[in-house]
Amino acid sequence: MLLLSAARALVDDIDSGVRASGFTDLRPAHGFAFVRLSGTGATTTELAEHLEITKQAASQMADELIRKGYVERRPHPTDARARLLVLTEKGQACTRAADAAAARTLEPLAASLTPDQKATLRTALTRLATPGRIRPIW
Amino acid sequence: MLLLSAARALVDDIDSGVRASGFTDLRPAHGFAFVRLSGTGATTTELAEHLEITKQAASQMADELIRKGYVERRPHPTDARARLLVLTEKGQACTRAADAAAARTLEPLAASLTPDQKATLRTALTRLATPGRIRPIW
DNA sequence: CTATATGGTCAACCTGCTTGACTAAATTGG
DNA sequence: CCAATTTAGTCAAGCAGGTTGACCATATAG
Repeated sequence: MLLLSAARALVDDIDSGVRASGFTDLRPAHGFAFVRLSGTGATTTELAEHLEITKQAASQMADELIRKGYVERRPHPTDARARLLVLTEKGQACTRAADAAAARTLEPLAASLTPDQKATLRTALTRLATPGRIRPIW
Repeated sequence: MLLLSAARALVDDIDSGVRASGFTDLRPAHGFAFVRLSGTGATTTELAEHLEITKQAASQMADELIRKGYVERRPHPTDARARLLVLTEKGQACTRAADAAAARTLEPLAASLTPDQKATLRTALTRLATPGRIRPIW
């Protein structure tokens, strides 16, 4: 219960932080997409796998993010069928805002823990976590 | 990230545990409803508040759970307008299965931690958590 | 004992997702 | 090198789970 509630609180904080930074047309779900797109970008199919939704739904979400200016489609360097989805400057600014909001929420906790306690926390969560599976489904 | 992934993993484990126990017609979302209904039950409006959805949506979900045999509607003892939603025996069996699945996932972790480490974990999560807000929204 | 607030329902609709059928490009294997 | 298959993506239709808005019946307040 505590685990679920803490996760929810973190997502809520990030969401309201992002909104307070002026990105009011995004939902938390978009953040999970940004996680995959940041860096070198991803194809529609890769995004779909990351979000565990169909590629049609991923494509639709990409269209929305493009329309809102967070993402752009580029030709794929090696595959003429595929196109690469990458974050625009606005998209990157948004992820920075999200990171800042997360840090703001976690900082007081981090400051109150000894290095040992942090390690305990990190280890415990790591043992439960399934790498890459961030987005809840239900 | 670790926190979100761990929460997701726990929900996944509970869901598959519940399904493996024969309750194949439920989604994790129903579990969040069961949390509120277990014990003395709740009215539709209370359920709606707990899930942070409209009372129409909560009523629809209650109908579904009644149709599937997990919940029943009883007259409210003090308010003739309201009706009390309570878990049937099947609903209670399902929550027991969910608790067992959660325990199964958490047990190896618990066994590997000293009491001090458990306290650290509990305190850290408690500091982040917003009481009662379990269900993520996005 | 009227006026207002609250619990619940009905109906219409919207959004994000799914399934299914399809095209174009890439890959595989004779 | 070319036919067969796989893979990236799109189009279209439909569905599930939610929303808003209007409404009735009962409860509560002045």
